[in-house]
Amino acid sequence: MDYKFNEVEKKWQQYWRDQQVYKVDIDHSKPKYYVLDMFPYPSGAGLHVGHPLGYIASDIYSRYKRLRGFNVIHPMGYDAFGLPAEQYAIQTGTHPAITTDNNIARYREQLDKIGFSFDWSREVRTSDPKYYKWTQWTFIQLFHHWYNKDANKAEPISSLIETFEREGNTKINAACGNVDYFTADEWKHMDERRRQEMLMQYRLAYLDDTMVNWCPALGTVLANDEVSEGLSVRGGHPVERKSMKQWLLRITAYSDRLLEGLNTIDWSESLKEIQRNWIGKSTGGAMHFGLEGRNETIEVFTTRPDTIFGATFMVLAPEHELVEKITTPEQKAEVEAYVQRTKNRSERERMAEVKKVSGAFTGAYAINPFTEQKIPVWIADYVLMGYGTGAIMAVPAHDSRDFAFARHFGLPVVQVISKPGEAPSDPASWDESYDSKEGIAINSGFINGLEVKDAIEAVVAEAERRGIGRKQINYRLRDAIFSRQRYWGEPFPVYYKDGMPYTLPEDQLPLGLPPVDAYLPTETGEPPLARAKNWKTSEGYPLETNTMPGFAGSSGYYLRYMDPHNDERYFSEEAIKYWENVDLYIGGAEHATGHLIYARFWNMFLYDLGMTVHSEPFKKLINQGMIQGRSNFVYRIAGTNTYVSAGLKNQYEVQPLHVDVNLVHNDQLDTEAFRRWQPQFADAEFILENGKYICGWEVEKMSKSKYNVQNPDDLIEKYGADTLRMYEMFLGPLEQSKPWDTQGIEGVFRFIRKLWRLFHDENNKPDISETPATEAELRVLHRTIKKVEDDIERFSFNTAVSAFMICVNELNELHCRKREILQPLTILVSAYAPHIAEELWHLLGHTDSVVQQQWPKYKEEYLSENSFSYPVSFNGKTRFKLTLPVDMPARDVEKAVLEAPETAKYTDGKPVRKVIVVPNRIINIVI
RNA sequence: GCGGAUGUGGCGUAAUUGGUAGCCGCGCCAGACUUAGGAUCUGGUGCCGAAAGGCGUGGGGGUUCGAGUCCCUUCAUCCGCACCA
Repeated sequence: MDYKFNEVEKKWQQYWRDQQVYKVDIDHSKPKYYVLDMFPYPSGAGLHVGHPLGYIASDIYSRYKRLRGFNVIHPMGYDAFGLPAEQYAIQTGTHPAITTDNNIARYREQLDKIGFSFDWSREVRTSDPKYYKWTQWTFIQLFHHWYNKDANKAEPISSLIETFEREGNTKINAACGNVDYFTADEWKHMDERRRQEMLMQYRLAYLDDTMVNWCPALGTVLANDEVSEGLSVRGGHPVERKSMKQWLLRITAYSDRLLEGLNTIDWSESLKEIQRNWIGKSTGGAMHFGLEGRNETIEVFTTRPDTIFGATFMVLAPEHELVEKITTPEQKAEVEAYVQRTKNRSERERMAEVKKVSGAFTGAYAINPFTEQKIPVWIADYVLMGYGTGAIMAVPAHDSRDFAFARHFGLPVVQVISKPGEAPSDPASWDESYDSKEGIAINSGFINGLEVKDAIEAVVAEAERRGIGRKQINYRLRDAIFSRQRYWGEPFPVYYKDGMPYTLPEDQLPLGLPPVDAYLPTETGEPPLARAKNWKTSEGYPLETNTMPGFAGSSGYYLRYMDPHNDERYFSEEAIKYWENVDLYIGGAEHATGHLIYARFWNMFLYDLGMTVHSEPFKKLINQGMIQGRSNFVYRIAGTNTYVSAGLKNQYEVQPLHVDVNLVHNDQLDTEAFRRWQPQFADAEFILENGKYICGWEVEKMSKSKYNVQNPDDLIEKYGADTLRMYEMFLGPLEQSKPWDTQGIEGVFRFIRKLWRLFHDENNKPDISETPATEAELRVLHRTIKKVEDDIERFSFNTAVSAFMICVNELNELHCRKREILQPLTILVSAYAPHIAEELWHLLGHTDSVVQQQWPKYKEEYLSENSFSYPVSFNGKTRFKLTLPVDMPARDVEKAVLEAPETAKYTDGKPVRKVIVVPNRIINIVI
């Protein structure tokens, strides 16, 4: 082997570590640039080739920015709290901290082998008390702040108390729970407990009874984004709804800012759209419907107040508090049965039956305030307690769900919107409702003839005038449940006095995680921390036994990287003023509705506190695509131990079986290795084609069970880290999902060795010429500088790799071994393949690191040509080429082409109608 | 159902502003070197055709001198959300 990549890579990794070349500090003489990778959870399985994809891209970009003169912060750390280590602890009794440390060591070893330019002196771990001190600290701040909607920011609870003392709470416009109004005098006469209960309704971190996603198998609650189709995302266990007292973060206070902020950041449109849908803002009206013979009203939320004249019945969620009160004795049995049935059904069953119409009549009637008509009140589970008011006015003519319900129970349907340009028709003849927001109001009293948009405004205005409704904005976003009944997480800095929670003084942080005898709930169902001895304050007050969820520690880690060892503050003012926020964040789209929304909220809250300098934490975000696996198959003839090659498999009845991709090369199976692989294949027989056994293949998720996992360590062993880095980039655009195909890696491997040979003679002896470069050689170099630079700037890493290949191929043809060319090329390559670049850099006679050089500047003069080979097309079809000077005026080009001998052949005697000349692009002759 | 993305050779892909479709690499074919090759080097390789030539960017239609790129329509695949009133 000419290039000994294994030795070389180890040598320079050691050198970079010893010289601390990637360590950065605040340096006001240079502009800063912050490149961040998503926080990994160190799982026991280690990395597969899909994991480092984003890290490689961000590493290339970091190195590039550094060469361009930026002071680049590029940190890495671990999201170290998490369920797998705790599950392992439950099974084996091993403390999760030990498992986590082992996994981290393994991760670090794998990461180091790839040659990343991380500043490891800034490493953080969420499970480190020095780190979670600040997670706990932020929780305390959230507890002591409320959201003032008038100021549109978080303010201290102390200011709220002052206002209560002065004038009660009637004038306060806060994001808060359901509060009764009180005067200053009433406040003063409340006891401590009552006051605390009141304040709790305002806090940004608050305790409340909520319906939660309870996962019995995991013994904990899960956030909405941790549940998918009624199963836990981690582990796939069933999840049920349960009412529990939980800590919540009032993220809904920030709904509008989270939505608006999206317009100011450079994220992919699809990701922003996912967040917009998750926040789910909808504008409409709140309307009160009176009940026949009762004083209560039913409040509904609707986005279509214009259809109120078509509201022919109402539907309450089965859990609605009015259900019990208004149900008539005759209907009681039926309603109770229905409510009971809804309660017992799991989330999963409920979702599976979305299309089934069900419901029960309460026997009560409401009055439509606009038609004055008596309309029946039903309950049905298609109305959700958790959205709006848990009650709707049903407009069957213009809402498909209401339509289905009306049809099923024989309720009246009245058309109140007519399609533009169409006459109203009898709804009895309809197959579906007319849901569109286009149309004209009909059968609707005073709004008849108005367009939908105007009708909405008119109805809302009228409702306001009559005091029965108002304009209303609703969000789908829910407050974030912040309690987990788990051990391996941050303890809450909270104790209880008379049943009310209080926060610990800040100087008592961090509140460390106590040892426990088992990582399970207690017999009475309390979380594992309840097992800890002496889990109380020095005064003897009991401490909170819940712990925080995974997103607590990952919501502010990018800030802590700026000043990771500060014991006095989360991060210093100097650090935040210099590093500001993340310029480039690379990671997976799977965090769209979790981490990426919580982190924005966390940052906005700290912004309100005056701690961060930008409201948004991540300026630009790129989602790397998934690397899928490429599985190989062998085809077993049914009932035998004979395997038929893929090309012949249609002649037999076969079962495809996954085969380990490591036994296959270029889809050709190593049959001997296959026999040795598993005992059942020891005496396998093969039916070959052309003397080979060819495997089938398919693109699937990379997973152990499919035998298609590619481990970076193995590939580095075989090809080196530089080849792995370049190949991962060469695979395709960063944002696209693509299958991992090991065959292609050979091409990049060849490139690396071709590059090496450019600096060496036939005997692998360094051979660098000091002769000045020719113009042709300079053209190759400068074209490459420009291309690679442009490509990195637009994150097109794959095309830059191809530019390097073209460059090396061309220099090879020119037999160029000149320093004037090779030296700048080495710097270009160093962003992608740092190890070979560092080796070549030293081979060129330097004693400093290639990491600290300057990106070469391309010269325009070597990019322009003096002639251009025009493609000449006839009616759009290219027929021949004509080389002309680049500065020839279009008029002369036209003349030249018409005189060209080939032209006559293609005009075939027909008259030329028009000649289009685009200078230095194309000539098109129209005949 | 709603929202988003993607469809280009046998495969991964390229074409940055509407201007030569297929760069680069894999694979494949042929040749050279070689004891051997899953090494290296050279040449070829979109499809049909002996060639001339024709066809060709999921399908259909349109705008244009000119469309992978713009517009309309349709199909397929993937992802996200999903009774959100």
